[in-house]
Amino acid sequence: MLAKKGVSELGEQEHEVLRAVWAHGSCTVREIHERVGVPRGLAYTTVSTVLDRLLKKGFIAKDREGKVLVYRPLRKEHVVERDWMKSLVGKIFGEDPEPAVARLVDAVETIDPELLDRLAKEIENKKRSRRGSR
Amino acid sequence: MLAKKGVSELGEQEHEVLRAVWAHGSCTVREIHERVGVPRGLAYTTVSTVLDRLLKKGFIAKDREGKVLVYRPLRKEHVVERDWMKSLVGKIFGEDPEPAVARLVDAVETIDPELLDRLAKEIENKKRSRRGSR
DNA sequence: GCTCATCTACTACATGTGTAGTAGGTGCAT
DNA sequence: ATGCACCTACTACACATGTAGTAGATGAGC
Repeated sequence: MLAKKGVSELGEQEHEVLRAVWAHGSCTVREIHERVGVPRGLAYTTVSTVLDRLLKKGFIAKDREGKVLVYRPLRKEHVVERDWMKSLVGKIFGEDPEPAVARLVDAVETIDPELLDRLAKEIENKKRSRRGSR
Repeated sequence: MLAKKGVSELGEQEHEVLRAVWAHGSCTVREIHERVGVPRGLAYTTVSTVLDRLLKKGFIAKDREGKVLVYRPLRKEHVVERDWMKSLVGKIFGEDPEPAVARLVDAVETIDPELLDRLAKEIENKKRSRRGSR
């Protein structure tokens, strides 16, 4: 019984690299390596491999420009990030949502208390717009 | 360059099984299999393996009771769940917290709009208690 | 034209996790 | 006493992901 995840699951590093591609628009391995690889001590070829996997998974495309390959995003950032977020939030509330609520708030506060205010504000916005659209 | 995660990272299934152990207190493989394995179509031995890994990772202990092994939790649920939540929330806000806030709220609403209210209430509580303790 | 720096393509390996099979032990019912 | 049902321990395998090496292609400068 193989519980297959969606083909499009991304690992942490893959996600980071993909973000760099979005941030950069079209880019070469070298550029991504500078932005993501070097700071993390990753080999050039490591970044290249990750890019290749993103390609195989359909997140980016590559075009040859003379000697080098230029990668560019294929999927919309907001869509991918939305799905990524949904999967994380799904894990958070998966089992029993009730106890998760308090733990979530605790965790957010641990990371940065300011975020609680931001979050509260955002929820307010959301609720307002919900009321507005009804 | 091996980016080691903490030894105590748990996979999804492992986590589920661990939750069953907490819920059940002391328990045998059979019991966990009934609770978690059967509903998910997992083999008895699969559950046994997972339990064994939880044992090796130090999350549970086992005692022999005649013929069968009885597993019991070793770590406090609230501590493990707190860490689990922190790691998830860390992923959520990891990069750039700002855009994550709105996406988080969206995702929560998608899962269950009620949760937004619960969340808002919980944040209020938290902020109140923060004020109170100052 | 030749060499060097660089790039890509492919292969490789470790580890974590999900999943399950098999072998061997053991107690209960007959 | 013996076989069946059930238990545990160990092994195994697939796949995802992080990580990197190597070989061969290729363009730029001399």
